Amino acid sequence: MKIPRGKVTTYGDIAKIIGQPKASRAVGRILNKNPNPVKVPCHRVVMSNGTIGGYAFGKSRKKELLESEGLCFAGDSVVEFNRSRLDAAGLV
DNA sequence: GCCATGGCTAGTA
DNA sequence: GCCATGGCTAGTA
Repeated sequence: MKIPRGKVTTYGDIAKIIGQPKASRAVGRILNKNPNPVKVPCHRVVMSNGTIGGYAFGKSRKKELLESEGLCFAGDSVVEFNRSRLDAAGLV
C-alpha cells in the first residue's frame, strides 16, 4: 500500500524490506493470493529486470492497470523502469 | 541456463 | 514438487 500510483517496486525489494532478501519468490507466491486486489496494489510489483512479472488475472490485465496509472510498456518491459521504480527507502 | 530459496498444495499412508 | 524471482556464470558475437 506504500507504492503510489505511477510507481512500481520489485519482488526482491519487498523481500529485502521484510529482512529476508532471498524470499523474493515467496513474495510472488503470497501476492498471488492477494485477497483484495487493486485496493492492495500487487499489480505495482514487477521483476527486478523491469519486465512485467505475473498476475493472478493475467499479465494483460496487469499491464492495463499500470498503463491506466501512467506507465508505458515496450513489449513486456516497463519503459524508463529506473525512473518509475520506487527505491527501498521509499518503501520504509 | 542453472539453481537456491521459501511458502504452499496435492497426493499418499 | 510446484512457482507472480533473482543473481551468477558460461558461451557466443
